[in-house]
Amino acid sequence: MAASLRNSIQKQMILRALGRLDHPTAQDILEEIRKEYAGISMGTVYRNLNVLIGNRVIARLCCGGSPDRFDWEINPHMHMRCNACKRYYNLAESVLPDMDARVERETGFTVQRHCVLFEGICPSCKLGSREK
Amino acid sequence: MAASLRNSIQKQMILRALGRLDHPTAQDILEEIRKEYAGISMGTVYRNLNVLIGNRVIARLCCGGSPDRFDWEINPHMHMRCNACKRYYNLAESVLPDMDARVERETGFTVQRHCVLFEGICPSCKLGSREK
DNA sequence: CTGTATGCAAAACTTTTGCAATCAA
DNA sequence: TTGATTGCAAAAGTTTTGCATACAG
Repeated sequence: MAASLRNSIQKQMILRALGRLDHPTAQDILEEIRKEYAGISMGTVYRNLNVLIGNRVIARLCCGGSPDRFDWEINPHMHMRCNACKRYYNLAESVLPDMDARVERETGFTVQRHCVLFEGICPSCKLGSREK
Repeated sequence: MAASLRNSIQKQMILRALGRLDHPTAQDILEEIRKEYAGISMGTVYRNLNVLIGNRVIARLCCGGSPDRFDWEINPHMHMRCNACKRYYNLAESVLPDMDARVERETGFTVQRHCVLFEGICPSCKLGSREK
């Protein structure tokens, strides 16, 4: 974490909430923290999330017309959304290891990053054992 | 196009603007149309875009904290954004043909769709010949 | 102390929607 | 004629920001 970052109670709580929750939205984080610290405001949540993203402590999950989600995992990886239970799963980059290289070879682009979201049905929902 | 769709002047203009522009936002489309038809409103643009998407005439381009973009191409394909000139390019699905199958095999998910955006530098910008 | 972070409220931005009027078939 | 579509304006939803105050280092 960069030197200029001050370790406020709110920032600590946001990081802990991110560890506890699964790909939460800013709203999810706010509600989680308010259970034990009612005074925190949405502005503070967003401001901290942006600072933490800038310092590569957490990551933003892109894609979709829905509110952004935030991710404890910062190593490059892909995402999968289950259309039944609506959960977001992390997908190891190793599932498609040569993706960028193949695109560079075929297109002549230099690839700096990618953002990949799969949608489908997760194994648990296929077994009918999980509710939203 | 579905039977219930009425062929309004505005809808025609939106489709033609989409053919002329390259992955435009709703705002881009509005401005383009207003050059020759000043009265069109943003509500009409969005309403028509949503109708056309529902009827699989056009597609919505996902990913990113920026406004949605709309795509004349409806066959499944991926996108590439050049971080220099900011253009969006279509990328044939055939560049990564077995993506879904590999993910299904490795994860046990059933994959229904995916949304893929690469970011990098396009060949023209690498040659230094293109400005934003 | 000092400057970063907070809470609050207002604003910015994108997208949707209610409604009366208009238009295509 | 009739129901789909329009323009307008207001609203909804997410995210950012200005400002005075509080707090961490």
